[in-house]
Amino acid sequence: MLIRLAVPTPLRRSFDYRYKGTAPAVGSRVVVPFGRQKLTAVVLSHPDSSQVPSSKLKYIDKVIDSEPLLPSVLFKLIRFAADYYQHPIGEVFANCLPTLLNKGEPAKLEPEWQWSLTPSGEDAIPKIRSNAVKQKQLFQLCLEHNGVLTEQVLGLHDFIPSYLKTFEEKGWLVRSEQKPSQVVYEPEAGYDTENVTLTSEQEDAVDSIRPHFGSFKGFLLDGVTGSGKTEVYLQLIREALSRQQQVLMLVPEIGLTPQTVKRLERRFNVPIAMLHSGLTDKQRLNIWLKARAGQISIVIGTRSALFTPLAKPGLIIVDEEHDLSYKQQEGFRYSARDLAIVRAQYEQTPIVLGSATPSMESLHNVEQGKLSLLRLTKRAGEAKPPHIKVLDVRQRHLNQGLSQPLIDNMRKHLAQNQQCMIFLNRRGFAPTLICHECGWIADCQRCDRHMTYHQRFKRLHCHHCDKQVFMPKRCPECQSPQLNPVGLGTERLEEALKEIFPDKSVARIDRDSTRRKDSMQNFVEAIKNNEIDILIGTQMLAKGHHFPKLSLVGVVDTDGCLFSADFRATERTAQLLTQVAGRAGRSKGIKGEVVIQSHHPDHPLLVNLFTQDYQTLSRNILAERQEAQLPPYTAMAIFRAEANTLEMPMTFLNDVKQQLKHTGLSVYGPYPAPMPKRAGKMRAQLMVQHAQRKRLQQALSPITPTLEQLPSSRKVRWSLDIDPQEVF
DNA sequence: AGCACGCCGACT
DNA sequence: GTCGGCGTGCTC
Repeated sequence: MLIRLAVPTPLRRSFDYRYKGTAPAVGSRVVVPFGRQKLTAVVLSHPDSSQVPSSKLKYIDKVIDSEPLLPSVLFKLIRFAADYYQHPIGEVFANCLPTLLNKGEPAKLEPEWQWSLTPSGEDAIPKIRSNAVKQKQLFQLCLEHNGVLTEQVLGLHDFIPSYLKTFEEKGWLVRSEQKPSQVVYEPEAGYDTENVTLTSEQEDAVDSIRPHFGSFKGFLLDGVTGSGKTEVYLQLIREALSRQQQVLMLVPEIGLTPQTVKRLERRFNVPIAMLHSGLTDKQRLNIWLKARAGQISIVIGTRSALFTPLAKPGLIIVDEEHDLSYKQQEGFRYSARDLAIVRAQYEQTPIVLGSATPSMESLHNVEQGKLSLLRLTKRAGEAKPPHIKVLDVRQRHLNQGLSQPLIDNMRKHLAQNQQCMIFLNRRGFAPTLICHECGWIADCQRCDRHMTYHQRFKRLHCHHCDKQVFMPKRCPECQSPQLNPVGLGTERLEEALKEIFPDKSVARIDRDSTRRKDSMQNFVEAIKNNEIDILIGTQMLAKGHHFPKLSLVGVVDTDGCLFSADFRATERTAQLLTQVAGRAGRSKGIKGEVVIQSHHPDHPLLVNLFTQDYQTLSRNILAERQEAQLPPYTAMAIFRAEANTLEMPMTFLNDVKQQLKHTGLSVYGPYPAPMPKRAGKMRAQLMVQHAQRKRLQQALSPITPTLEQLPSSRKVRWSLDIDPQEVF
């Protein structure tokens, strides 16, 4: 009576246990003694025999789930992911399940309540005192919903639970359990009837995908900013809903906005769940269980939402598929976009990857015939593509990074009552602080980087390890009081723009200014209400938002992006600049304009990006990658290790390199990471490549589990990154 | 990762 | 005399 379990531990193996009585189902949870602890584990299989001597096999404590916790497809996906990313199976399961399920909470939905109006409640309505505003509101709400208040209805209003209790005690409302029901989608008056006219391109895209519902097929929806990708998604969602199926939609971390959900709610009269970081564990579990039971029709969320179980999946959408946030950058380093394709295969549903600036991986998949390309080349409505020019700022006077032509251009647009956006991907006041007398520079003690000066908080902040210190009054080396900020950040740009345009309202939108809850939302509304003339933004502002009055985008400093060690830098910069440029002129009538300041106006990236387009540029990048035998034409993996000194990581990675001999893989390194010191740790890496993904996988999988036995492994923290996105 | 065992330094 | 520092070893 043996079972093989995924135990939440960083060890790259499964563990066998014995049980008495009926066999716990594959995919259900059990509690087991593990060392001196009790852990919740997931049943992987029922092996006939074990490598472990039976004297060492322990008995399980108890079975939590009487049936499998996960739909078999999701179970299979998680096992595939653990295999593919060579990550400990127990940790992978723990990563994919809601916290409360990992803690052994039963997988049972809490009953949901509803309150119905009683006859005596009806009698009481006219007798309510006129100053009892809240009571009146509650009755009003009740009448609006045919006398039944569900938790969902109440949740939409800021009702006060005590009123419900009072009403219950007075016998005006009676509480009963809501019967959970499968959602039946019916297009209904007030919903789904928005008068939408699709462009012919949008229509073609929808028509190409529609025949593939009910089976697997992958699509890349390559649509320029403003071309109406979202409307295509909505049409496809309706198709899935009318087949009575569920939709899973993944969005980037910062793209998940209440507006997106509102748009879905306006369109479809179905239960929608948004998975975001602000949810409590309880809420998360509830959504998980309801989605599994088919009681939620649309699940929208970031990376981890991919692992939401669905009773009747019909469609998967990955919006802004090129976005970096789909790749988890620590621990279980999976790509939600890549796994979404695998999931769609397992679920037999179509999958749509959408982007204005597709990743090289997806374009390569199009070349290989693994994805079908659908293009939206025209902006929807009357919006015209913006005019883009690169401004040579060599030898020009710069006022806090701003050239006179850019300032003049801003004046012109502002005079026409339009908005301008200045893009600078660097937070803080200045990237460094320097002593004017002795040349001392404010370096982070724990990283190989300078500290950024934030004037507002009078502090130095390391953006890599988050260390913050008060700004010194005097140079720590020579005691001089002359400490000068060097370089340009958004804070300083804000100060400069307020000085240049004293009668205009300037708003800075970056991670520092939007830290408080709802502040991003408030900014977005203020911009739409024309309360802001000039926006200063980091990459937070680069995507998703549609500001009709924004007609000029200025990019202050791209030069840093043009010369980077990472082979993906070109792709990233091209994507970022295209996305930023896409913010300009998204409404009718006004021609959008984009001005990119550069000290390298002849840089091929800039020249190509704006004399041609992203499509041509990406073709060039792909050709270069093929030439250089880099991803996506080869498969790559990186072993990373860190410790207090550089010596131990290097020793460990050299040992790994020994193990990789005669595997046929190309091995580069080990070498210190491009930024060796970070958060007080010294880091090194070892790069592995092979032309075939499968061969890389086959070569690594027998080796990785043995690495934890290497003596040198115990003196470092190490990880394996399959398909790394950042070669840093 | 946890958790315990184990063998040396500064405290009531 | 003991509390606690973190090195080492193990988890079916």
